[in-house]
Amino acid sequence: MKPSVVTIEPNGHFCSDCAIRGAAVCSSLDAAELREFEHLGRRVHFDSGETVFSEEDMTTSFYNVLEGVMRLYKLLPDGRRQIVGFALPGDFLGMNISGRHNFSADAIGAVTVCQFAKAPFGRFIEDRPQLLRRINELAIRELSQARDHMVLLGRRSADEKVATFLLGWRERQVALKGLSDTVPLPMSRQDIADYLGLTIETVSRTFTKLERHGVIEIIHGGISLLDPARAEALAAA
Amino acid sequence: MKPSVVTIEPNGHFCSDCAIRGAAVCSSLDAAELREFEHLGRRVHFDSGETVFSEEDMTTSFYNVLEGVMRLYKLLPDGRRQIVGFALPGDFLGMNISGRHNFSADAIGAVTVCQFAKAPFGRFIEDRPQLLRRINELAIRELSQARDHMVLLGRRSADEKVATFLLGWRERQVALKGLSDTVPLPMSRQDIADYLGLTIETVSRTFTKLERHGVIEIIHGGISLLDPARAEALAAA
DNA sequence: AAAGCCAATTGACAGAGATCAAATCTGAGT
DNA sequence: ACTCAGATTTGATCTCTGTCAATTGGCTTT
Repeated sequence: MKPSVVTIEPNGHFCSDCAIRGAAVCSSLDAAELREFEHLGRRVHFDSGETVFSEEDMTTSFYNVLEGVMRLYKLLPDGRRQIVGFALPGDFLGMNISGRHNFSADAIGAVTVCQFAKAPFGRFIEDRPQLLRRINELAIRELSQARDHMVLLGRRSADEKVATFLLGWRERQVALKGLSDTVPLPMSRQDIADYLGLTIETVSRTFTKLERHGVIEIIHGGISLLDPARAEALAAA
Repeated sequence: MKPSVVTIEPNGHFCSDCAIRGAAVCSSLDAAELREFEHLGRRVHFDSGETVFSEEDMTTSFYNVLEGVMRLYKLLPDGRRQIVGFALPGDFLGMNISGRHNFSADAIGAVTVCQFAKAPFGRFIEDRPQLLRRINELAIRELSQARDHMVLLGRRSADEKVATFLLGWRERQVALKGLSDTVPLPMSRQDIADYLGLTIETVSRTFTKLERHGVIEIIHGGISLLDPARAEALAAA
């Protein structure tokens, strides 16, 4: 999928009524700073499947996800893909040291981001250690998640991987939209497979197995978690 | 392995003649700051196999590795282990947001660290955004490495894993001690297996296979890289 | 030098998950 | 409603890596 039409809205938005105002990097800014901040960012929309940035690209922007889901992934020369994470509203992307993104990102369904040009954003941070501290916090949180995922990839069985993924994904949905046992899965089976280090067939078979055992019900566009306790048991093992 | 005797040297050391002065977090400090900084840290030695900190411990200190090698790992309830990285001189440990370490660390061979109590270190950072920026840089670098390792764990074959590990480890030795085709491997085969998401038997067989094919020679306490080009080819694939 | 211990290697076999292939389902467009 | 393309599921088989077991090797202790 290559990027097609990208709509840049002519500054018709304000941080003060931004849905993720409290969750994102912005949470470290006071009202006055926020007003200055909102001139730096632009809302940009991406359609389903569009690439927001690629691994080899020079980093020219930072991104704050406002709406939708993105897959973050790395490719091997022969085409094998590892999804290193899914980005949801509130996630901050673009941190790096090499000057290049070290993974690619594309939209799963429609996505809105708040895009910041690198240079002015860097200048804005300069004399706001609060913001820097917030960014550091996010980086460290991601690092911790990355290590958890290494354990999953290196040491867990297919059943454990799938159960852990479903619970973890549900957890993020809960944080965003409140508690529900209906878990929407906007990403494809292939995406899930590439996230868990499995093949699409194994993911599909495992879903079916979980359904046969009454742990989940496979519904349109997601799953329904029938037996959270049993799922937890599978994931913990 | 549980911690045994830990020697705390009575302040007989100075940052100015520290071997890793330029590489570590300290590189962001000027001479005056460094003089203040050296009162915060203490050199602490650990013997081979001793645990420096455990996953569930509250974080009370930050650590700067001065000498030696540490394995950083997470355990599953049933004892399966995933090594999430090896720490070498210059590496900075202890960053977290939960207030707890999110992995355990123990010494592989003798280790010396520069240990900082959390509170005074935090206060020292407070009005030194330079240092914070440096720490952020280190976190982001680690994050990038973590993502690379996810690709290895999720999508590479045993041969590729081992070849990639040997080249990566050699790279770090080169950065530390200069170029050499003799690569010391202070960690056990089990450590390598737990780092690569393999079993000890598979690691051993792969080493033997690489030796049969003339890519490496297994020597005492490490390997000799006979055919770097072939190893690169295996790792890239 | 012999004994003992732990790490590493090697062998035989098994199994989880991959691969190859076909069938079924779903949704968009006509 | 019908067609077509892509996604998902299911089946049959294979293979890479894990498991279990035995052997070898190196180092320390006596």
